[in-house]
Amino acid sequence: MSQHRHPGAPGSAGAVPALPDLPEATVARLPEYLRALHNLADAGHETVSSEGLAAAAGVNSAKLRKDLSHLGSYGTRGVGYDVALLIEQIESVLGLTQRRAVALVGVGNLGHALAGYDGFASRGFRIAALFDADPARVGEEINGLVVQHVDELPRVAAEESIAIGVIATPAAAAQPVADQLVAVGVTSILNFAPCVLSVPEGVDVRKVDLAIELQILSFHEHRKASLTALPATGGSALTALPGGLAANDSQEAIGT
Amino acid sequence: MSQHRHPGAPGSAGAVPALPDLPEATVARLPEYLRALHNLADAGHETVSSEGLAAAAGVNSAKLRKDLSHLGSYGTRGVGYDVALLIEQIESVLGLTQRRAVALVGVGNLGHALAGYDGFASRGFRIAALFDADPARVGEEINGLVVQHVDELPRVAAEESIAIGVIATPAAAAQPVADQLVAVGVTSILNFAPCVLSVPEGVDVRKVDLAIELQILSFHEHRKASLTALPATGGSALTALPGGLAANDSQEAIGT
DNA sequence: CGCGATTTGTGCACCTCTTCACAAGCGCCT
DNA sequence: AGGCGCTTGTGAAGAGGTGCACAAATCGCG
Ligand SMILES: NC(=O)c1ccc[n+]([C@@H]2O[C@H](COP(=O)([O-])OP(=O)(O)OC[C@H]3O[C@@H](n4cnc5c(N)ncnc54)[C@H](O)[C@@H]3O)[C@@H](O)[C@H]2O)c1
Ligand SMILES: NC(=O)c1ccc[n+]([C@@H]2O[C@H](COP(=O)([O-])OP(=O)(O)OC[C@H]3O[C@@H](n4cnc5c(N)ncnc54)[C@H](O)[C@@H]3O)[C@@H](O)[C@H]2O)c1
Repeated sequence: MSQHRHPGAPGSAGAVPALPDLPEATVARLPEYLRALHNLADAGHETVSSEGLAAAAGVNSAKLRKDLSHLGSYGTRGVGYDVALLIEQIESVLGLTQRRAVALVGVGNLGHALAGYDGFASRGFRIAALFDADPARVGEEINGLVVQHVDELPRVAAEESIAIGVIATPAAAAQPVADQLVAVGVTSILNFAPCVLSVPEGVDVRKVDLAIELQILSFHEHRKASLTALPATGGSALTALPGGLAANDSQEAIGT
Repeated sequence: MSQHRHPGAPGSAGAVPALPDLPEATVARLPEYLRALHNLADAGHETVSSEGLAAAAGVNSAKLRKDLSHLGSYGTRGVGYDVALLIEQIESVLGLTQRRAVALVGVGNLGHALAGYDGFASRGFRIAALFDADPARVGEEINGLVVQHVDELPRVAAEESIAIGVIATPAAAAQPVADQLVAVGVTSILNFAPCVLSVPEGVDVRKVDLAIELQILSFHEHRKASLTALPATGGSALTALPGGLAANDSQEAIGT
């Protein structure tokens, strides 16, 4: 992704707000910690140990401690972390203290599901507008929002100060839509269309591609099948690994 | 994940399955290459250079070459890669030569969209069954498939030899559903519910969490805002960045 | 037949991320 | 007060991934 500039160089006066500048891998895990913390809070826990939180988030406890240490965390040795405080800290770092406005472009099959998803609202976002290019869809109301024509984007973007654009159009339309989003000042895009978007520097794009996820699973499925099918043939010196292999943290993966 | 071990280079027999044992990061990129290759093939290209394919897939060309070299690729120096051959190779490695059967559990808001998604079929998968626990939903027909009660899972799994399970139920139901899937022999799960699944060793779980993606974008949005706010120099110009323009890599990022 | 243009495959250095192991800090109990 | 068990925070080692730079291989052409 983008190259991060180090603040150190220029005479940056007094360091006031203290930009965290977290490792990318850590940033990707913070939302997971946050979700786990909310669950713990709902369950009445006031504090939690790194071990406990790590288990709830499905990661290694040492990794979790290091992640939290990066944001100058406030844990107490011998006790653990204050759940409420930690939630506050992480939300602050992730910029969730303000409820960011999200625009969804492409209200088809998938777009409908996204528009009706309450996980947006409950986790710090507000779907501010729905757009589609199909006149037949314009005017339709979903979850209290009316689908507008994509030509309205410039006007609405200004009114609602859209922070994030979500693309759920067919692949062929994704690049033009991305260009339109960028043109109205959107600097963060979540893309569900199976294609590579090219955007100017300073704009972040994240992609979700179902088929890719399935194909990765397919690879592992394939590998598992080969392993059980032909145990060590010939002089493969290595152990035959009877049952399972690897002992590891399943879950998640990659991401990291 | 996992510990792989393999003799590696020499003496790899002849025309045998020959387990690839690829780096996980490479596996995660192969589907992207595959998609780009299909586009190129449709456009009539017979060969493609690493540079060209890398651009189409949004990655660095050296990385792409290294990835392909891992699967003992058949490129021709001075020419490039044969598109059709490479497609065949990658599909073989990913185990896409057989059309794997996918079971979708939870036919609600999101499940409906997934059930109607043709990206499954066109990329090597077959939705073999739909399940839900709500009696009101059982019997509904979507895209030629009838929603069955989740209790039918054992029978159907045996009949259709389900390879991959997709969970699109509320978070509270995800773990029980995962357990049921594992119980009937499914060893690969794609989870859309925002929760950590615990599964026995040997079962792969991949997770897709929309809110997490948005929160990661939010972090970068937050950081970008702080950066432009601080640098007192001149106006709020976001252009005229230091360093060269760099053309990009953008896209994707992180780990995937 | 040899030469130059082109492109692959990879050694290497660098960087990020992960994980272990342990000292330091904290609260509690005696 | 002092000791004890528990937990954090982190140094250091290792594993894995990335990208440069270049030698080797191949094609086309004169
Ligand atoms: N349906 C799924 O489960 C699913 C899963 C993963 C990825 N996707 C991807 O998400 C995207 C949308 O999938 P879908 O099933 O909803 O498709 P869809 O055809 O049902 O919906 C696409 C919508 O985008 C609108 N659209 C087309 N061009 C537009 C433009 N230029 N501006 C604004 N809107 C435009 C169309 O009018 C339509 O309403 C596709 O790229 C698909 O590959 C879908
Ligand atoms: N809708 C979205 O856009 C979206 C996006 C990202 C993630 N998600 C997640 O996907 C999941 C599904 O979301 P949704 O909006 O479709 O919810 P939904 O409530 O519309 O659908 C859930 C479905 O699962 C069924 N179900 C419940 N328990 C079940 C069980 N034990 N076995 C089988 N089926 C069961 C319900 O009957 C219902 O039909 C949720 O976890 C949600 O957080 C949804």
